[in-house]
Amino acid sequence: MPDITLKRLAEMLNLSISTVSRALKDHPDISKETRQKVKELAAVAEYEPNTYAINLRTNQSKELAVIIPTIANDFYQSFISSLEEEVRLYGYSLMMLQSGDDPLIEQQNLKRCRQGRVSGIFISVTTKTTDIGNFYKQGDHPIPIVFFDKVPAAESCIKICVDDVMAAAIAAKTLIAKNKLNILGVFGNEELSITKKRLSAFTETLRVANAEVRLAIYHAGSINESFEVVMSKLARQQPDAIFCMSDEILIGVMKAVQTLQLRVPDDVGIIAISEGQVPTFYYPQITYIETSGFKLAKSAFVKMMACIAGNTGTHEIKINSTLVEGGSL
Amino acid sequence: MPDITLKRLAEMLNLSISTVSRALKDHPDISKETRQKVKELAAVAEYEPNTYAINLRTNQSKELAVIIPTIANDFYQSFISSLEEEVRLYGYSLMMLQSGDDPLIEQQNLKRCRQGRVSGIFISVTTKTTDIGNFYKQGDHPIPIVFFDKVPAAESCIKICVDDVMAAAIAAKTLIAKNKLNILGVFGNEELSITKKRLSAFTETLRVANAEVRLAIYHAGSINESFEVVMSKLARQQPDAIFCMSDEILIGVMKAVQTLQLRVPDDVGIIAISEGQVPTFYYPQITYIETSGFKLAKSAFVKMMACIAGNTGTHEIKINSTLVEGGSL
DNA sequence: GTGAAAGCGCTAACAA
DNA sequence: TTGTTAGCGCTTTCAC
Repeated sequence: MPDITLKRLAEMLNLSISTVSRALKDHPDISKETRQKVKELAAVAEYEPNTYAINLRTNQSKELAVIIPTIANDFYQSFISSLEEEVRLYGYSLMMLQSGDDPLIEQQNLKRCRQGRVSGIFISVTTKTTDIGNFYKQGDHPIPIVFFDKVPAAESCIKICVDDVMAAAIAAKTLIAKNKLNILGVFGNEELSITKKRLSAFTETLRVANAEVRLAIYHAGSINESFEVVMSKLARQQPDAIFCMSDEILIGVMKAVQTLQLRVPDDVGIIAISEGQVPTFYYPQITYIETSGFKLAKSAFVKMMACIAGNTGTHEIKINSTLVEGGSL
Repeated sequence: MPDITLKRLAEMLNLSISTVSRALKDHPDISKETRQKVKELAAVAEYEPNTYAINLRTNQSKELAVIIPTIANDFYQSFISSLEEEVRLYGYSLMMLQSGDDPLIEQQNLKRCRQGRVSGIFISVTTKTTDIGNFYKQGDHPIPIVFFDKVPAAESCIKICVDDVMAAAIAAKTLIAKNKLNILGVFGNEELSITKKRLSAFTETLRVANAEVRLAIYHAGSINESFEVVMSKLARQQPDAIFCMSDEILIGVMKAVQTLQLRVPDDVGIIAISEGQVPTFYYPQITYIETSGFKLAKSAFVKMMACIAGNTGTHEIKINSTLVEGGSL
């Protein structure tokens, strides 16, 4: 049996293709009875409109794409999960592409999006992406791009990210409020802009709040490095609290805390900036400043819809973080 | 500037559309010089073939879809991550859809896939999906479906899943080999078929291997329930090892182990069936039987390519698990 | 070696 | 209220 098309339906009903087409979309021109008849047949014949034909004809699609370094990351996971939900609610579909943090693959993915004629692209760029000139192609209909999380420095693009300064500042203030004055701060790779932002906001906030505070800073690029930092520096430092810049670092720190048989929060307090999953893995649960992908996704989607509607507007959005109290401080 | 089409290129070169089309795909009929000229112009003009037109014309596409309950799960995350890589390497794109474990949304997603005329669907069904009759629609070109992980009971479908029996058996044998004879087994929701399979294989293997073994079984549907089980039953049971059926359960168990200040593996041994991420969050790392989505994804993709090529073949594939030694036993 | 023409399934302006 | 027609961008058969 061949696929059911408008033409087939029209033949079966002795109507023209356009009448069938209009009946199916409740065009007011078509009589009630005809509409009825057409819809009935379409239902029993299980007619499925051909999306390719529609997209070709109307020169637009209900497909969006998201490009991320890797999905194997709590933050992107929560972002994509929320985004997919939102996208589906609005009748769109979501194409998922990973760059593996490789600018070359990122470019290839961008090309695939263009060829696939997606209506919009959400992208968190690789750590090596500097120039975004070739993200946009000339033409009447440039594809709207919403940058999120890892965004380029360029001014002239739409970007949505976590307010790193705010998140780090909240962490610092919370530590001060709990009267923690001897702090070990474990941060990520020194080169990354996210590390720089969080580090400077953290130290600055501490400094302003209390001149007495003692702060030791270390960098760790992986769970294991973070583990090693605590294992090797804790004894000398004797901190009363440890600040973890990210989930990865938190995991390493907690591994060490357990190995050293330290009690949280009695022996040492813990606070982290986190997506929110990992802190619940411990007991007591870790106090954290949440940077969930959830809010980011909602905001990015709203922005995308605005872009598609031709309405650009604000160019940089920062998503607030909030403190989630656990029992670790 | 309008989008570049074959027609535009043809006009600019004073050639016919068909010549341009053929030149671009290295058709042997076309002379070398013409091919050269056409390709050069296409490159500088940044011609991007219109995928919708191609798909409409050829009645096929390079799009695949994956439907899962939720992406917020280590296993699906590793599955999708691997799948996307594979898919991309073969020039396909991957549409991602979540069902939220709701059969209704699952059906809607299936419909979207049909309308989107995807070339194939990977799906892990909801826990409530029983009938898969409406997964297939009549027609000349039914969309190939590869079921994975949570697969329907029906015989007549292609399914790929973890070998639950093998995984549980390995866990049991490992416990026996380490001379653990007083075991606490924490399993998931009793209703789920995965729980039933792992539970029966586990108990049966233990029984066969050593009649002396003492085994206490509990069920937990969440991290917290798993935590509670250990907190409330451990003292009475005094097990020398705990078996965790899944990552979720492992997390709860470890929370309790830490709360109770037990040393692993001295006070109690731990073994789990896991995707492989979570076991590295602890020190010593947890010994686990891996059920990573990685192998599953590769296998599912190969199967899909075979289906698309018209070659169906084997109908059920079980993916082996292997023991990954940590220091927790 | 190249071009003309038909047609994939659909929408929408224009006719009737 | 319904039908006719053109055409979206592409592939492919058949002429030349």
